[in-house]
Amino acid sequence: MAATIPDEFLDLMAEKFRMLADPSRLAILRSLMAGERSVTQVVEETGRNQANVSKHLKMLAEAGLVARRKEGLQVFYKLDDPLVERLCKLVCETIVEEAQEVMDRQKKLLDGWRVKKRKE
Amino acid sequence: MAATIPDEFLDLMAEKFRMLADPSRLAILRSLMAGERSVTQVVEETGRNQANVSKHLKMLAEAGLVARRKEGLQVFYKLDDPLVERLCKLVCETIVEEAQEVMDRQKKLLDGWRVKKRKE
DNA sequence: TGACTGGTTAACCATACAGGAATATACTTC
DNA sequence: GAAGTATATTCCTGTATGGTTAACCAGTCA
Repeated sequence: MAATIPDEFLDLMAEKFRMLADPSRLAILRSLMAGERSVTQVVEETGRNQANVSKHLKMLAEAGLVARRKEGLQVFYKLDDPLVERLCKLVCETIVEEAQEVMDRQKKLLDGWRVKKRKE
Repeated sequence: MAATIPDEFLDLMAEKFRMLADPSRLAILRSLMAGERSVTQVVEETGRNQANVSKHLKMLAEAGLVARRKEGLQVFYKLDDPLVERLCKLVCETIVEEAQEVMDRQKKLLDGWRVKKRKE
């Protein structure tokens, strides 16, 4: 049995999760999963506008999920929290499983309907 | 290399994370990690007020993270998503590690200061 | 039926925050 | 230093949501 989570952790945990609770930020993180990227590159890969990406990157940096490096005019960001990929992977897998279950259920329904139809 | 996350997943993933992005909900889930609980029990264990707990439980149920069972006057909830515990555990561990690092750093600073002090 | 208990919902307020547009900053180059 | 490029910030608006209180069910029991 896992030791119970201490009260003081709840806020910290919530904040980590909050960072991942937005599709745009997830898109940004996905882009960074492939490696270090300049802001412009992230903008291109995510299709979000620049101000937006910049703001989200700032949040992520402040939360310690990404690291910032400036080089001339450009600013490069990269993942800086091993947790991110693991969390995303886990959730991603679950979504696939859930989708699979839904499809299985639908398939069964459909098959049942076909059988019934044939009997008529 | 993990297959890249499809666009259609981002919203679903964000929603999962959003459910975990609130300290009250985490407290509720923590309470349910010990087993099935009535609303009143959850209220007692979390210290949140009843209306509040009820609303959060509803959200969690709609998101499929908990299951609801009614028995007479009482309503019992229990975890219904194997993901929850794993995600919480992961995040929890990271927080511990981060706290450890901070403490190590502080200890080093303090030791350095002590040495300096002694030399004076 | 009426009182009581456990849960839910509604109405409200305050806050956070995502997105867009415009502006500002930082650095490079000419 | 003027112009240009890559980022950051500010201002604004709409929306979501957390918390609280009070009202509202739904069962139980007398």
